[in-house]
Amino acid sequence: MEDRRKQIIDAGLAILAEEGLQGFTQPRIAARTGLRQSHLTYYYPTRTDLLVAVARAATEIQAANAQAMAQRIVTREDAADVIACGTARHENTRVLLALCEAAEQEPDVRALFNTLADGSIGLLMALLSKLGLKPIPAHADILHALFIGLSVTHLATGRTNGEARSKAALDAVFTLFAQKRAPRGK
Amino acid sequence: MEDRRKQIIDAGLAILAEEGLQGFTQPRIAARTGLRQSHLTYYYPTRTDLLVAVARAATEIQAANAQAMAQRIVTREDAADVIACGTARHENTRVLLALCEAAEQEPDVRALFNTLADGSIGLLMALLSKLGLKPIPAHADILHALFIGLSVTHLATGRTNGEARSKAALDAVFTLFAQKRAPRGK
DNA sequence: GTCTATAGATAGATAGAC
DNA sequence: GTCTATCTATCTATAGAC
Repeated sequence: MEDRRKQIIDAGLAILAEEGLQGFTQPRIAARTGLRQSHLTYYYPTRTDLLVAVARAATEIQAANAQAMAQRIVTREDAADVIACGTARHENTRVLLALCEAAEQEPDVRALFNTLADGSIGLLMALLSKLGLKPIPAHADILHALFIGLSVTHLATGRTNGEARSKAALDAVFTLFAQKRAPRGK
Repeated sequence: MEDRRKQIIDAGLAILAEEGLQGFTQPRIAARTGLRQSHLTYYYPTRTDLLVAVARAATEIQAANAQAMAQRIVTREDAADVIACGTARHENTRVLLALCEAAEQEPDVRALFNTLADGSIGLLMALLSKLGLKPIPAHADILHALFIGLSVTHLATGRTNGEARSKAALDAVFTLFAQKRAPRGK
């Protein structure tokens, strides 16, 4: 049944979101699906097979999230708010980190990660245009790296004011981007 | 012998740098030290004990690296170069990622990570001053997050031009920081 | 105090039953 | 095609030898 595969992938996604790549084991994913580990290997013979399949689903979700975020932004004031909110989604950050680690070991996952990164940067370029800012590639790279860096820092430090600090940093960046076009005094 | 402990910690650091937290197991660290796993547990009874000890050493090294980087930067032109070079040190990035993951699970590691982050941001504030830029906290946060984001992206994507892209992004940021003070037309 | 043998738990993969 | 019993490898922890 094709439905089984979806159940397994969903369980794998949940594990990544809750525990990261550390918790990504066949027994745990099988248990969450209500299957035996030896049954799981029928659908995905090796751990790598399963990991690549889950990574594919994960990158699709991450791309959809990025798209949704971009659509929620309409003004320059929105931007920092919406993106800072994104950096506070720890489940999302754990998946992102898991993808990074897996990308280093699995070429297939690396390819998926690259596609995701390129797509995200493309979205950011479009966003800069939408906000009336020059769509400079380096600026899109800045926003992309900033999103990852702020998300990871927030997750690792466990700061209670993590989102506020993310927002302050993003606000400062968008202010700088805007100043370049229209340098009005203070 | 106190020397044994140092050997063990060094082996743990090497594992983190080469394989990340995934490879951080007692048998592998013991093998690298030339010890038996059951002997390793004499010095560090549990895996967590060992992890915290290695994390402590790792954060000290990361802090020293940051300090060394800051000292190498004297002009605004140096900054992007030196920092971009730092983002290309994958062994360093793997340790950083391992610390992030461990920080979420171990409160002691989280405390170490926070100290490291605060110290790094302090160094960045001093750097901004040194370069004749206003030392704004949000700007230091931007550089900190950017370093992490660019490092991780470079590691995960495996881009051949990763360092160049890091440099381009950092150059753009420092240009923006400088423009704020002295907005000269193009 | 230093080190080892061994046990207990968990992960991954395979052959084969239905 | 669907599912399970089982084997091997690996990891962590403990009791105890020297």
